[in-house]
Amino acid sequence: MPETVENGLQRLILDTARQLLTTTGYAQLSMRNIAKTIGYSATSIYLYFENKDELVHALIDEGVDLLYERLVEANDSCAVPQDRLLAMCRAYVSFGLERPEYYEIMYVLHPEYIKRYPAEKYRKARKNLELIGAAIEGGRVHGPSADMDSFLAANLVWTQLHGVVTLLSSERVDKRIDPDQLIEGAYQHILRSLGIRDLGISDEVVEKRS
Amino acid sequence: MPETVENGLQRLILDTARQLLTTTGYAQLSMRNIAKTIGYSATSIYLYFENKDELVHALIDEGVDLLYERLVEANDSCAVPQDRLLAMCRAYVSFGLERPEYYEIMYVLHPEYIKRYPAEKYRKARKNLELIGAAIEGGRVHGPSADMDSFLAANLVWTQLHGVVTLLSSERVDKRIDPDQLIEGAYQHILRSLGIRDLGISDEVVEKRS
Amino acid sequence: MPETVENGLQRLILDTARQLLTTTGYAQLSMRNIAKTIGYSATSIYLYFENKDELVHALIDEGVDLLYERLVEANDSCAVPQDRLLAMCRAYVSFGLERPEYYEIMYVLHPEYIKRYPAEKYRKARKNLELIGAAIEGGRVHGPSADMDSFLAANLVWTQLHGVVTLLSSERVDKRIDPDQLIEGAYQHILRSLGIRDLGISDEVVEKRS
Amino acid sequence: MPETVENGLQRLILDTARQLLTTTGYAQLSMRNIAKTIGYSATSIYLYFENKDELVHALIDEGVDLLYERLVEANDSCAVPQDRLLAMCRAYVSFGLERPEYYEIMYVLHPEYIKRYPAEKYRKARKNLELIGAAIEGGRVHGPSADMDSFLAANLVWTQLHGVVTLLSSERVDKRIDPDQLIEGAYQHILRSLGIRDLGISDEVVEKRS
DNA sequence: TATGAATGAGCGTTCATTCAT
DNA sequence: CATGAATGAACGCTCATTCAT
Repeated sequence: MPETVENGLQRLILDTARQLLTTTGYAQLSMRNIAKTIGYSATSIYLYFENKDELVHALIDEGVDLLYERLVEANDSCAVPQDRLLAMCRAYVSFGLERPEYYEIMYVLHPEYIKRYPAEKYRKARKNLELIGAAIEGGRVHGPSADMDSFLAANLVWTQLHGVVTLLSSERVDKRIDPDQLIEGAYQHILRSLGIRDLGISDEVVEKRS
Repeated sequence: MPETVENGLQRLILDTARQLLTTTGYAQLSMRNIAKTIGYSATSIYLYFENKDELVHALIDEGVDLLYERLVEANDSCAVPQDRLLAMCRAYVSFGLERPEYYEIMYVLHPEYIKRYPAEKYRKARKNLELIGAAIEGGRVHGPSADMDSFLAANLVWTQLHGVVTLLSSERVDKRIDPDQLIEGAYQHILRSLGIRDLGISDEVVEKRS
Repeated sequence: MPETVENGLQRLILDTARQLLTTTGYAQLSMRNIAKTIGYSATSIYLYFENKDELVHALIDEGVDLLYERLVEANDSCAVPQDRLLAMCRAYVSFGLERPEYYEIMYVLHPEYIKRYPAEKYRKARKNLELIGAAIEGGRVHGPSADMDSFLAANLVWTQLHGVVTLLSSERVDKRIDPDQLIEGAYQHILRSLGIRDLGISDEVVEKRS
Repeated sequence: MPETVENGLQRLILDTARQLLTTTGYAQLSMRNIAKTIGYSATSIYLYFENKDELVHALIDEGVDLLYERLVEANDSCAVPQDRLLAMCRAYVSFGLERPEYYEIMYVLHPEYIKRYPAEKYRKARKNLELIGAAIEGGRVHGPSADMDSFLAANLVWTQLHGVVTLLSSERVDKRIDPDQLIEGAYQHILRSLGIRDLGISDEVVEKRS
């Protein structure tokens, strides 16, 4: 993890916090725990973050940025607009499953914490959803949901993806279910209900690009 | 009331715990808080629950039972099999939104907690999903997902509904979105992608496409 | 100290708190310090006092009551109204010097703490001053301050006594000054300026009583 | 400005400390708070003061000097010796009420702190009282307390003034009492009991009594 | 002259839990 | 059936202070 190297203790604190989130959950994320893990005194953390809220908000920021990057990247990697939504869904889900600690604080944590999150940053976070909305707008051909405005549609896509991510990463999905099948199923589910061209076709495009 | 014997204080404890979950959130659910609220000593709670885990597990049990009841009721209320899935989706969502305290401990709490949940009880919880699976099986007419096994399909439905419930009740959905529209949209989303007879007007369109 | 015996831990906590106030001052009065001193865990204190404020308020209450007792006693011990004021001054000063810990939290501590003091109890505390006011009213014959209302006069007496008590017990008075001379001087100061018969005369009365 | 060399930061630190004392009280006076307020690092304060005690002692010094200045000024402003005491009382009280931050650390803080105050500086502080003593000596005409030595008398005056200042600035005096009336009453109280020419009308009455 | 990095001690408080009765 | 008494561990946080640079 190259992140831990360059930026000194602040970086280490954030990374450790993330790690603790993953392994033990938010309830166990304490200043003291972080300190103990990195071998510093708890006081030292306050040199880099004014308080616990700020630390968590910094994590949220990073998560928002990272997801944004991934979505933009997914968007840019698609020559054909019709493929964009799928690519972005993939980006969203892989972000959620690969970075469950970010995902938890961004989208699962009790709102009590999120409400203290500065409004200005909130706006930035909302961009991620708008990116999905734009992909829907662009990818849409026609079909049953043509009358549905794309913002609502984006939220529908979001709920589906969110459900997949959270239930999978909280290990609540039955082990007999193949996660990949569930995920791919969700994509089909989404594309079909939006009236976008199905997976089969876009496959070619994907192959053309790589 | 199945299983819930008339046990006076035990009942009171569970109800108070739920109430505290609703009003103050899981983080504030403490033995002493429950005790203070009901006017008994904290020690008394230990007469009915070995520890906090057991108390929470008991709540989860109740939640599972209650959801099961509602799903069965929804199932039974439909003469036509094709309507069943929709009815059960409605039951699931309304349970999640009306009983957020149950829903949180059942499906949102960090896995660390759930891992301590006895496997035996886990099996019972799974029944709820199988009920949805059966509804899908029964309701399915034909369509693109006919080849998808119904358990996977049930999980897909579940993820969609779970996403709607959690994002709505954690107040993360943009206020410009009408919750009811989102919910109804999700139902359409589900039914359409399963190839089940759709709601109202969109029917024709679906038929035109396939 | 018989106080420490009968009423168990609560009594012990209060007494220890007082002792700490005397020896180390309010700044060092901490729950943990009390606990360490009495050999109990800090948690135990919370069994008897909801928080530090309540503990301090309880001390204030005791102080107010104790001073009240002493003033009433002084009042009752005087057959002749003219002697009352002096007796009560003596009672006030000896309370302040013998119980400097009570006096500190009652009358010296930064108002920040006193503001949290419940209004209802405040009223009770004010009675002490009214007692002095009544003594002035009763003891007054005539003289230069006949036109001064007795409430203002009581406050003037109070400030004089307060000054003596605080400067003496904070050891700010030069050691070459004999405390008793200062105290007696203050009484004369007070009586004379109120136009009440001087010490000389009332001495007889005192002797008659004893 | 005597003694207070133009020392830039040192000056800034002291002023900020005073300001913090005024706005937030002694309990909130911390090195880090001062540092934050002036925009320097906490470490920098230690370049000018060995520790917090020294900083507070420096403030006390300043307070002592300032009060001294005011008393001297009051003394010099009176052509007639008989007016001096009153002028100095006014100076003392106005210092106490206008500069509560100085007054608190000089005369209210728990002795534990003052004990660390270097003896040498203590002597200087004593001069202030001697100034009052001299004013009494000079102003005295005759009267009942002619036999009281003037140092004791000065301390009596001091206790009265101290009582007025502290009870007023700790907002313990009943709101129905007009502060100015209390203060002026205290002056009369003092002058009369010292047998010094009184204020206005009451003169005759005093003479009639003696 | 000034700082950044770091800390040990302490604060008030809450927590789940135990044990004797 | 219910409690009172008690606790060790933990929490977020602030403090004065040190030390190398």
